[in-house]
Amino acid sequence: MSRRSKQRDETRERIVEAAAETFAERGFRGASTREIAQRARVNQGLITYHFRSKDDLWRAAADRIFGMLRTQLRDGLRGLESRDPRERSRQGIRAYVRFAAAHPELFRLMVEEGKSSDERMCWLVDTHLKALFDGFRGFGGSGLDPALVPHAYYVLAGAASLIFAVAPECRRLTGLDPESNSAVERHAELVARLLVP
Amino acid sequence: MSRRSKQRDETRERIVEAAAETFAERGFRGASTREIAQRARVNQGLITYHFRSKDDLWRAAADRIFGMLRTQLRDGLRGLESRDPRERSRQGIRAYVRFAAAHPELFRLMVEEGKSSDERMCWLVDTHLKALFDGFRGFGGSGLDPALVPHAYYVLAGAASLIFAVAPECRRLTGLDPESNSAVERHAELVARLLVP
DNA sequence: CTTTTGACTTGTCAACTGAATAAATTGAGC
DNA sequence: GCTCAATTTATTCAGTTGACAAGTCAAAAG
Repeated sequence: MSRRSKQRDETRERIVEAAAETFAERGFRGASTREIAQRARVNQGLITYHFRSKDDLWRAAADRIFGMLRTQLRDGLRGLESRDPRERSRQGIRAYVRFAAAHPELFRLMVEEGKSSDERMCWLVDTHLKALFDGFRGFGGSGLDPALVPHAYYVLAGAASLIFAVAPECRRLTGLDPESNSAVERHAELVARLLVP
Repeated sequence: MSRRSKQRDETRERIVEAAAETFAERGFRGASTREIAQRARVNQGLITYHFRSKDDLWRAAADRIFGMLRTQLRDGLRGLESRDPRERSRQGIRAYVRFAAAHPELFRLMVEEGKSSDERMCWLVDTHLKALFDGFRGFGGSGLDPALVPHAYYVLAGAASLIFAVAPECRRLTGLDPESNSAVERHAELVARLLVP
């Protein structure tokens, strides 16, 4: 790859990363392309250059987050096929908690977009969430009352992620820094034990 | 109370209710006084008349939500002093889930404001959340490792509320309407059993 | 070495948004 | 019927919005 197109990809990546954070924090409407550009230390005009519109940029940002989630979940479950299925479930939950801690944008974006039923929400569900939900269904849903599967899914997502999504609030409210390594592991263990007793 | 000031209070109430919903959905920045006025079926000028500024209105909206939460939690726990403490905890959790279902604004607002550490978040923590957290500490925190109390608090909040906060998404993703009576009760039971085995 | 190409910058624009308020209107209560 | 609070209408004006056209510059191609 030429030096130029390497630079190009680095820039695009910086923009998408900044976009993911900003959209997650402020919502689609509340995020401005200018703020995204500033965070990415990039000129505002570049955004329209690389991504045709704010809408396209949003989709690229969502793709990025869910791509990372897929990767990390796959890695976290590698080589566990032979173990006790309950322990395997716990391991999956721990991997998910660790991801939620490292990337609070995922949860923020989900809440931000899941609230209203507009076009973006539909795209998100059809493009990324359906696959994720089906994965959960096959993963931990076996042996569970089918009527409880949706409930369990949202219980897990909420229990695992909220504390990291509102980290500033958590610090002020409880004095605990949820982003510290020990807190992440404590949280992972608690959620895993509660959901798979 | 005269007919006039009754009308006045009704109007104020309508505005605050619409404001709570709008702030919860769009965030402080993303919510416009125009949209709030439209939702409340009220003229935009009235907002500045009744509440001095957008900031004051936001605080009134937060007061409303947390006031309702306090009331409902108190009512949900009335007359249970003599029972088994574990069942009492479960009853409290069920009451909280029912509130989260009836008022998804609470969770949406918490996530919306907890993300960044600005003045509003501090006000929210100091004015409302500290009391709530202390209540939780005394309520379910007894017999729990003190280091786990913050984690348990956010696990409960997330597990109980997320499914209702993203109800549109849940409907499209799973086909389940989380706002139906049966779903609310199923969720309450699941969360209560998981957190207090 | 020159030309071309493509990443990036600058400047600008029209549309729209924001909160706030001043002036006009209404109608209940004295 | 007069008064004044509640409400509406109309307007202000500053700031922001996404988008884009024209220009810059350096790396690659020939």
